[in-house]
Amino acid sequence: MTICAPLDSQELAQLSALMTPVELDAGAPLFDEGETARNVFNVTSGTIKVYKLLPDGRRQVTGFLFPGDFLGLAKQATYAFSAEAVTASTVCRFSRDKLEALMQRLPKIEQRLLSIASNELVVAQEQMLLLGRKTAREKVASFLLMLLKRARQHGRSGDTVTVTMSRNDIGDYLGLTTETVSRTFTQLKQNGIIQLLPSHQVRLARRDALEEIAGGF
Amino acid sequence: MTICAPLDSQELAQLSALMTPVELDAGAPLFDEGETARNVFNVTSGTIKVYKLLPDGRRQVTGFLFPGDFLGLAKQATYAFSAEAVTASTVCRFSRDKLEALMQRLPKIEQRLLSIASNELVVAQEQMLLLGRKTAREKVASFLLMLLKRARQHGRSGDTVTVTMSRNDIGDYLGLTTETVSRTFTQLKQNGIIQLLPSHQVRLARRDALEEIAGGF
DNA sequence: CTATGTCCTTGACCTAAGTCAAGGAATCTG
DNA sequence: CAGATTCCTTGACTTAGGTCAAGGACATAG
Repeated sequence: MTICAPLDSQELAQLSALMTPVELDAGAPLFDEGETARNVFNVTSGTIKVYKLLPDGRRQVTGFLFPGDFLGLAKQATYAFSAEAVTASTVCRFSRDKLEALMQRLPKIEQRLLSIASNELVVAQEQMLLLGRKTAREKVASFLLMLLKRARQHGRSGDTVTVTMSRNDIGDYLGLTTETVSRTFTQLKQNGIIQLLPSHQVRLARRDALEEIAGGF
Repeated sequence: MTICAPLDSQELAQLSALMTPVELDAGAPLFDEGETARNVFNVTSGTIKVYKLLPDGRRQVTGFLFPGDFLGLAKQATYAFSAEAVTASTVCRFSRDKLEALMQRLPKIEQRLLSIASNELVVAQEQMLLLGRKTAREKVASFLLMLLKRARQHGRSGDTVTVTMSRNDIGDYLGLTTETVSRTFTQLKQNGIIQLLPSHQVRLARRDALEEIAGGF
């Protein structure tokens, strides 16, 4: 998807020859930090989380990936983080060797990857601001707005998002505990800013208030 | 420097034709977040900090840049962060337009930039782990080891680093207050793990202990 | 070399978020 | 569709780090 955007049909054919579709159950690992980085992946359905661990098990989720997102594009010998399916998902697997060979012939792909990486860096810096300087309420508001933005990018409209990940995963993404995430959801609900609906749906009833709380995004 | 590594002398000449050296006093701003991103910079001496602000003035320093480092390479119309000299510094300025034109002709530069961006992403993820999940003590230990690693990269040996930035800047980098940073330095000193020497020098007397505290780097 | 500002340190106290614990609501599984 | 997990919520209490305040140590400038 995203990687393919600037290619013509013949180039696309060359690229798809390298792809292998992979089906993942919820909770299935894609790869672990430190493993030799043989593949690059493109998410086609579901939600993937990427995370790093400290020796004692503390976890930082550095991102949630949705259809169209890339992972594993580091120019390193080993993966810098672990990746695991949050929900049942499908991804396209590319061999890194073959992709790099193809990149020699199709510099557009390289340009596209640079563009993706630059964008990820911008997102990473916003996440550092969130982790280092925002309160729990501000973090959760920012998170919900991020989900809404992603839902919009995927053509969904309306003011409702599907929170596919657990409170624990959200906590590990925002630098909070499960309990604090839960309490903050409850508090936002009691303030009439969000509504908690069945099957992981959250309605952002007062998006203006969320934007205000999130602090300028 | 880093960008030039893979170029031959003729290519280097083309690149240096685009460079303008800029001298900065301590505290001088390089650019502000949101400004149109006309230039890319390469640090040649001194220390630069890059940061993001919340509307109420809370600050997150997303990185410190040392000689050889790049900044502003985002593929966006505006800078995603502000940049300011910590100490008196010199940087090389490149016009983005001209650099992009040159990149069309010298794909090696693009490859190099992708490699730099990928590496920055890895560093950013480590910083997220630090900000979201490490204690004050672990954060400060990680910070000192980062400075040591950078000093090593610049050919300095020994177990002493120069802390060119203020306690306040360090706090804004680690998601802590000035006071907590100061107390943590004092505590590490009292434990015999570091020594605070004159003129911003810190001796990492027990590097093994710092590595242990930092949590596996 | 003395004054003046900035930075650093330390102390006393406070609070946001973490921890521990226990019920309750979903959601899988046979 | 009962039983078993797993996940979510809430309450009571603790604590790491923040806040406020005040000296002290460096710098830089006159």
